[in-house]
Amino acid sequence: MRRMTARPANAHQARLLRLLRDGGPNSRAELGDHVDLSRSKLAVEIDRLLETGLVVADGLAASRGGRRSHNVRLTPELRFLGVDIGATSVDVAVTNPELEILGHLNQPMDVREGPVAVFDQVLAMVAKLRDSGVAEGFDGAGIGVPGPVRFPEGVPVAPPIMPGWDGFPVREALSQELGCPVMVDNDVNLMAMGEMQAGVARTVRDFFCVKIGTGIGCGVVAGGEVHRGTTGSAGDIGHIQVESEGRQCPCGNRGCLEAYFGGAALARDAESAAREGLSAELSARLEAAGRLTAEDVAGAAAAGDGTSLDLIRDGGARVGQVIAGLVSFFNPGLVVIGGGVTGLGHTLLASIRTQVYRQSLPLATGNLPIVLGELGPAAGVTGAARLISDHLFSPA
Amino acid sequence: MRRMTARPANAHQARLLRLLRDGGPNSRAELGDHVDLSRSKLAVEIDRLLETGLVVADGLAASRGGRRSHNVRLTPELRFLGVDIGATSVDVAVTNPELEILGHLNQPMDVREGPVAVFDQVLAMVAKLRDSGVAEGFDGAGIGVPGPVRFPEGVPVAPPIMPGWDGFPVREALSQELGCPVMVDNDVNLMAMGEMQAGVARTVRDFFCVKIGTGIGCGVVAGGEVHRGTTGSAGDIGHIQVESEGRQCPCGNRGCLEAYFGGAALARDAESAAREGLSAELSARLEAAGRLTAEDVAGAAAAGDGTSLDLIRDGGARVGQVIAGLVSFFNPGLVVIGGGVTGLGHTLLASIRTQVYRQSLPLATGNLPIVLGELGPAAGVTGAARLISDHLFSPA
DNA sequence: AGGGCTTTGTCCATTGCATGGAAAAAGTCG
DNA sequence: CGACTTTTTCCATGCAATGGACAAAGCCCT
Repeated sequence: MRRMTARPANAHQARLLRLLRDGGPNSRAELGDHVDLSRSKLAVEIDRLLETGLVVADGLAASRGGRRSHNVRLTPELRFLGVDIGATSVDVAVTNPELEILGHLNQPMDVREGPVAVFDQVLAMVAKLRDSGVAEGFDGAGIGVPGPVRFPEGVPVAPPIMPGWDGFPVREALSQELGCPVMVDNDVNLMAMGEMQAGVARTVRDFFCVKIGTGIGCGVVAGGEVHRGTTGSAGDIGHIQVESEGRQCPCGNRGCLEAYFGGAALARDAESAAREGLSAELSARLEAAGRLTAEDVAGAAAAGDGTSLDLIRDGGARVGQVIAGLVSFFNPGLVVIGGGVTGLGHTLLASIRTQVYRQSLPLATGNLPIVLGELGPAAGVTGAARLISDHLFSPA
Repeated sequence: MRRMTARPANAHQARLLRLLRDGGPNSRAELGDHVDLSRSKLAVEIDRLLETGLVVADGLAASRGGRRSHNVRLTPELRFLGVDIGATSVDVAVTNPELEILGHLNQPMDVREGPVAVFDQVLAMVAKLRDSGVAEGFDGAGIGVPGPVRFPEGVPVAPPIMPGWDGFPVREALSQELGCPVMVDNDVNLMAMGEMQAGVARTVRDFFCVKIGTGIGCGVVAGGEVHRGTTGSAGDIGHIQVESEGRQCPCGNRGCLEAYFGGAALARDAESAAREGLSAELSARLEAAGRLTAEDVAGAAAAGDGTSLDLIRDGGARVGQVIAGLVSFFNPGLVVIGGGVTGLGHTLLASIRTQVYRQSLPLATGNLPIVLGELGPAAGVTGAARLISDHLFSPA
C-alpha cells in the first residue's frame, strides 16, 4: 500500500491538519472559525491539502442555519506506530490519524538485552499487529526509550539502565526497518505528551508528569512544549537526594529518591518486611511467588494490609517531598502521576498531595491539581504517535 | 523632547531592531547576512524603519572588498529606564538603545513601607538621573519587584515580603507617572534577563540564575524565554525543604532553605556565633556595629575567620543541595549565582559546586558551568531595560 | 409553495509581500 | 587603468491574502 508522502506546505496547512487530528471541527466553515484566514484563502489551502491526499472530503455537515458545509477529514488510512520501551516491558500500538489506538500489544522484555534483541521483539510485535489487519503499513513511528536521548538525532546518550544502547542509532535503524519517518524521545516525555494529547493535561500548558515505574522520571512541559534540557536529561529526578547520609543507591550516591521509592525499592522493602514477619499478607505472597513486586504491595494494601499501606504512604511522602520542591521551582498548573505503580492509586496520591500542599507555597499550590494519569499504558504509545504526527504535520 | 512613538510593523523589523540593539552588525550588508531576506526586501524594511525614526543612518562601513556599505543604528536618543526594587534597596538606571547603562543610582529602602512611599523615592531618583543630563525623557521602563507578578497586567500577587503591594497596579501607576510604556516582572527574572543580555548567559538558552540576597530566588530560562509559571511564582525556591523537621522558618514550615542561608539567616547565625564567643573576629564586629550583616561575614571570612568560612561553606552546601536537585530536573546549560551575597565569592561558589557535582547525574553536570553573575547590581536594571525593550521591539 | 433571511462556497480584482535578475554605483587590487 | 568584487537600487514577476460580489443551498415563516 502507498503511504503518506506529502507534507504540509506551510504553517496554515499544518495548523489545519492538527485541528483535524485533535478533534477540532471538520467542516470547512468551522475550520474557518479557528484559523485566522479569509474564506477564499481557506478554500485554497484546503483544496491543496485535498490534492496532496492528506485529507479527503467527507460528506456534508449539519446546517448551522443556512447552506450546509462540506466536511473534510484526515485520510482515514493514515497509520502511526507508537513504541514505548520500558525497563521491563514493551508497548506497541497502532493509531489512526486522530491518534486513537486501533491495536495495542504489551510484552515483558528486558532492555538490558540490548538494542538488537529488543528490536527483533518490537518488529515481531509490529508484524503481529499488521497481521491482525489494523494496518498495512505506517506513515510514521514514534519510539520512547527509558533514558536520555539526543533528540535531533534520535540517539540514546549514556543511559544508566540501558547498557549497550549508548549511541545506538535508534531512529536510523527503525526508519530503515519500517520504511517510514521515525522520531525518538525519552519515555517520560512521551507519557507527558500522551496525557497532553488525550488525557488529563489537554488544556494545560505548564505541567509535569511524574512516572513511577521501576525507577522514577518526570516529563516537563513548559508553554505546551516538552522541555528536554541541554543534554536531553531533563526530568531525571530519580536521583534527587531526599535524605542526607541516607540509603546507599546503586548510582553511587546516598539518599536518592529511587533508593526509597519506585517499583524496585518498593519490592525490596516489601520483601524485607515479609521476611521480618511484619505482615502475614506479604509473607504469604512471598511464599507463593518466591519474590514480591509492586503489584503485590498494591494487592496487599487493597486487602487492608497495614504494612503495605505504610510502605506506600512513606514512599508517597518521599515523592511528595521532591515534587513539592519542583512545584515551587516550576509553578506548574497541573501535576500528573503515572507509570506502573499507579495501581497503588489513591493511597499514594493522598500521601503525595498531603506532602506537596504542606510544603509548597500557597500561591503555587493554591489551585494546583495533582492527579493520576488518565491513560495508563496507553499514555506512552499515544505520546509516541503524537511525537511523529507533530513532526509530519509541520511544514516540510 | 519627543519620545519614541512608532513600533516595528512586522517581525522582520523587530528582528532588525534587536540585532542592532544586541551588538550585531550595523551595516546594511551585514544585517542581510543575519535575516533571511532578499537584499531588495531588506532595503525596503530598513527604509521604513528610517521613516519611523527608530533607526538613523550612520555613515559608511569599512569595505569588505567592494563598495562600502551604509551603516544604520538605533536612534541614539532612545532611553530606557530600569528599576530594580529589592527588599532593602532600590536600583534605578538609564540605558541607551543598546541597553548600556548611562547612569545608575542605588539607595537603601524598605519595600515594607508600601508602594506609595517607594514610588516617591523611585521618582525622586529618576528626577535626579534626569537632572544629571543622561536623559530628558524615557521611551520605556522596566521594573522588577521582589515577589510574584501577574505578568500580563504587571501587578504583584500575594507577595510575602511586600505587604501593601498585593494587587497594586504597578504598571499602570508607573506608566502614568512617566508617560511611557512600562513592563513589570519579578526581580530574579530580570536578573536572569540581564545576565542573558550582557552577562555570562549570552549564549545559553536553558539556564537558571540563583539570586541570594536577603532571601533566595531563582530566575528560570527555558529555550531563551523566561519561564514564569502558571501564577507567576516560578523560581520561588527559598522555601524548598532542605532538612525534614529542621529549623522553624517564618513561612510556617520547617527546614526551608531560607532558614539556613541567605542574607537574613547568615546574619542571624553570625550573631549567635559571635555571642557564643566562637569567633573573635565576628564578636569584634558585632561589638562595633551592634548587629551583623552578610557583608560582615564576608569581611571576616576574607580576613581568614574560620567560623565565618564554615558558615559560608555550610550555607553553600545547602544551596548546592537544592540546586543539585533542580539541575537533575531541568538539565540547564549553565547555573548563575548572583545577588547581594556574591561578596562571599569563591568560598561560596566552591561549596555549591562541590555539592552539585557530587549529587547530580554525570550527564547533567558533565559540562555544566556554575559561575558567579558578571553584572552585579547592574544585572537587575539591565534586565529591566531588556524587558521593556523586547516589548517595544516587537510587532505592534 | 413561495419569499425572505442566513450560511457557505466560488470567482475576481486588488493590494501587499518577496524574489531574483539586471544594472548602476562604489570600492579593491594588480 | 582595467578587471573583479561588493553593495545598492530598480523592475518585472509570482505568490499570498483580502474583501466584495454573487451564486448555491439551506432554514424558517407565512
